[in-house]
Amino acid sequence: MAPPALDMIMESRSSQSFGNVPSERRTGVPANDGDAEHFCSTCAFAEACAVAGYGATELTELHCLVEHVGPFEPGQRIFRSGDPFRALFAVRSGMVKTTLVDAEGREQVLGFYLPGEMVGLDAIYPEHYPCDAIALETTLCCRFSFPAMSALAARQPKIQQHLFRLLSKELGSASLLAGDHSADERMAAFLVDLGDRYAARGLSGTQFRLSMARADIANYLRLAAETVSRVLGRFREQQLIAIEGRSVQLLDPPRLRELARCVLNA
Amino acid sequence: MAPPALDMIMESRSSQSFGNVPSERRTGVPANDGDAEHFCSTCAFAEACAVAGYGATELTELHCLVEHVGPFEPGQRIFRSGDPFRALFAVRSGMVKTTLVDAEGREQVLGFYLPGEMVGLDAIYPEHYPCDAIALETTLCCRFSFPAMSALAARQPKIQQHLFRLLSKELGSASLLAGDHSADERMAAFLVDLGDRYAARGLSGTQFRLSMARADIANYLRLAAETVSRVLGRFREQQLIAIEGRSVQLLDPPRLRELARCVLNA
DNA sequence: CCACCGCTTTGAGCGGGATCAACACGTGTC
DNA sequence: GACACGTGTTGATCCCGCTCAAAGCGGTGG
Repeated sequence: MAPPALDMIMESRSSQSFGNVPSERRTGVPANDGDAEHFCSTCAFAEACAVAGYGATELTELHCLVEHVGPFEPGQRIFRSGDPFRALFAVRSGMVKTTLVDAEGREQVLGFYLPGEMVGLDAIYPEHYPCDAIALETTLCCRFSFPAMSALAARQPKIQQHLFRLLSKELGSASLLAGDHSADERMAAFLVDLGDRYAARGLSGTQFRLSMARADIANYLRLAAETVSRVLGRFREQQLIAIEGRSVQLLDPPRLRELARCVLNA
Repeated sequence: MAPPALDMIMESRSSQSFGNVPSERRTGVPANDGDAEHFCSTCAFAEACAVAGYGATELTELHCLVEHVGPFEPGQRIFRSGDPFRALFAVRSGMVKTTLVDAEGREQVLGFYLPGEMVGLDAIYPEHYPCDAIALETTLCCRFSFPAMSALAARQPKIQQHLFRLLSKELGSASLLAGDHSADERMAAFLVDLGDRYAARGLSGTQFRLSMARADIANYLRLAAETVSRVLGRFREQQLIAIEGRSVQLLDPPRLRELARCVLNA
């Protein structure tokens, strides 16, 4: 399928040379885990597709503006703070963290992104990525050209709606971290939230891998690494979790959820 | 005043009944502090209008989906947590805080909204307002029906773009609060940020009124009210600010900004 | 006038989590 | 094997900001 539609989608604005890329470059990639009818099942847009009951036309258009990028190796950056904003990235596999480096050079972890989640939404306004996106494991991504995305959104209300929802959703989750909570509450919330997000993608919500270092968890939760270690140790003593290295199992989700209540029920 | 045009817009989604609205219907409304050429100058969409160089047509369409609401008296709610999401609200005058009540019944202040700023963006995803919006002073708002807004956005790329930007902007500012910073840094950042936002609307960025109670500031900054009081006292001693009751003047913006650096330069 | 109420300020003591330091463990390198 | 290095755990101490308590301060209404 040669997508002449793409040229239209791209619109004039500042037309990138995207349309000149040989179509084999994109459509012929066997890595696509789907055809025109079955788009990447774990993708951040899977829901939009399903809900909207897209026909082949719309899916094709989505296919056209998506580009598979990666693999990125651990520590490698998908984008850097200050880079001009051109695209959103959906994690396909692996895990990504976003970090901010403040004036003093200290790193601040803003978030972790699981397969199916969208990175880069906070770059739309400033038109530059405000943070670094760093792979924590070998990571594959889908790259959505934002100009193309916007243009498609204008023609497809469902897509526009979905973008609004993605943005608004991230707004909501940003306020979770904001509250002042005890180390135990934060950690419980972190584990439960991670589990829920894995579960939402069809994976186990009680047994998963913490791809990030303890220091990253600590930084994200605004705790010291030592505190993270101690809290996890305490949780293990209390039979709340089983943890060995970076593999964790939630043994008592109800109690964890209870602990996390005042953080998550925000 | 709810223009009858609203009804048509509301269900337009696909149908474009916009063009059928008699133009007299819209341009003749005296309550709007602007005409078809000069839309509310402090409005959250003022920028969009200016940048886009809208003609009468687009402004007229915006006029149609806006409804002036209020005044809301201090303590009164513009919307409540759990209410179904139907509209965004732009503050016209006064001030609004948004708060979350957690499971334990404790209030959490999420943000303060000045004239020209948009409230309710975090409600798009859940389709219910996740928080209460409470007037801190006598407050006037513009109500933007969200379905109408979306429909318009689909037809006006500039509007869509502006909505994306508003959402993304709030995402960025949400991460400011997230860091772990000292009480002094947080307070300095709070004052500087407020000043900048006033300045952005053409008001003084160094002399303004803190419409909210100390307890609200404390809650927002995740500090105790006593700490807020002490820090403000210290700032006064150090000639950083002059403060009397709820009137504050920033005496040494550079030093304040320096203090706030690691919070704001996020 | 005083009483009352909400808001703010000030003081004294305490505790959660940070900090500093040492150690344990696994992995890769020479 | 010896060593360095990154990562994670554990212990001892300290300090910032919270908590509790009380008093100052405008307003408002009797």
